[in-house]
Amino acid sequence: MRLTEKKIGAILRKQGYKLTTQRRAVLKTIALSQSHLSPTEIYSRVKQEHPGIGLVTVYRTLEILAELGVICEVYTRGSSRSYLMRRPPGHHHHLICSGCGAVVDFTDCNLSELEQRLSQATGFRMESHLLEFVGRCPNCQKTAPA
Amino acid sequence: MRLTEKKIGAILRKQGYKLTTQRRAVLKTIALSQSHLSPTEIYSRVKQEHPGIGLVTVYRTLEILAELGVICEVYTRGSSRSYLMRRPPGHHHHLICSGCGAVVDFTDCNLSELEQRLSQATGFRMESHLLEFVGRCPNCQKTAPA
DNA sequence: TAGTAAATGAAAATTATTATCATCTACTAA
DNA sequence: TTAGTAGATGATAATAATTTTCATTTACTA
Repeated sequence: MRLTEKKIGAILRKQGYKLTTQRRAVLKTIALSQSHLSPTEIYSRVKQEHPGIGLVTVYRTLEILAELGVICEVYTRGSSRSYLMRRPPGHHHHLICSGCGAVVDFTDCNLSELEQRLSQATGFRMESHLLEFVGRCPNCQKTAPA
Repeated sequence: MRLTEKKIGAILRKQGYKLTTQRRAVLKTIALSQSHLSPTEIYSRVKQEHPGIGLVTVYRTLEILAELGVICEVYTRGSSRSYLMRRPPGHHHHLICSGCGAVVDFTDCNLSELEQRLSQATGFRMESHLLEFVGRCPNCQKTAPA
C-alpha cells in the first residue's frame, strides 16, 4: 500500500492541514529518494524546481508529515535529523546502509515477548520502541570502505 | 562491573588521552545522574563546581568518552544529543522513561535470528543495531501524563 | 466564488556544534 | 622528583541546525 498523493492530501485535510504546492514538492523529493535525507538536503533538492521555497517551509512540512506518519525519522549519528517516506503502512523498522544511506523496511520485529519481560521486570508501561539495523548494502560492499 | 575512575583513567591513557580535572568532573556528573543528559545540561551542572570550564571542553570530552565506550548516546526526539554512563560492559540497550528520562539497561536483545534473516534477504553485511524501548516508569505513571 | 483559516517566505533569533589558537597541564622518562 | 612534551583547555568566533515572528498569500470550505 503505497501512499498516493491523493491519500496524503486526504490525511492532511482531515487534520485541518492543506496540501500546498510546497508540500507536494517536499513529498515528491522524499518519495523519489532511496536514502534518508536531512532537511537541508531536501531543501536544496526542492529548490531546483521551486527556487522560491524557504528552508522554514521545509522544516514545517517535515514536522507535520512526521506527526501524521506520512514520513519517518531515521536515527543516525551526526547532528541533524533525517527523514524518509513511510512505505509500509504500520509498525515497521529500518535497515540502513552505512555507505549510501539506502533504507530497507521490515515489519517483523517480534519484540513483544522481550517487551513484556522488560515491562514485568521494571514496572514500566511500554509506549514504543526503536529498532534499526545498520549494515552495508551489496553495492557498497564492493566499494572501498567508508 | 561498574567502571571506576581508576579504570576509566587507564582506558583513556591507553589511547593517549589524559584524565584531567575537567574530564573527571564531566564523568562525575554523568555518573551521578539517573537520566540521560544533553551536552548543555552536563555543562551547566559541571559549572557549579567548576565555573571556569568551557562548553567546548564538555563537547570534546563527550566525544572521546563515547568513542571509548565509557558513555553511551541515547537516541531521542529533539534536536540535541544525550548521553549516559555506560553501565553494563558490553552490548546492551536502553529502556527510557518518557517522563523523567530515567534509563534502565538490558542486555538480552536476541536479535541475531532476525539479523541473519534480514541479512540473507537483503545481502546487507550487518554492522550494528540500535534498540531502545520507551515507556513510563512506575513513578511517572502516578504523575499526570506529559 | 468569497471568506477564512492555514501556509508561506523573509528575516532574525536561538540553539547546537565545530574550528582555531595561544596558553596550560597531566603524564612519561630520566 | 622534575623537565619536556604531547595532549588539553578556554576564549573566541565560525558554522550549522532549528525555531520564532509577522506581514502577505493561498487552498479549501460553504
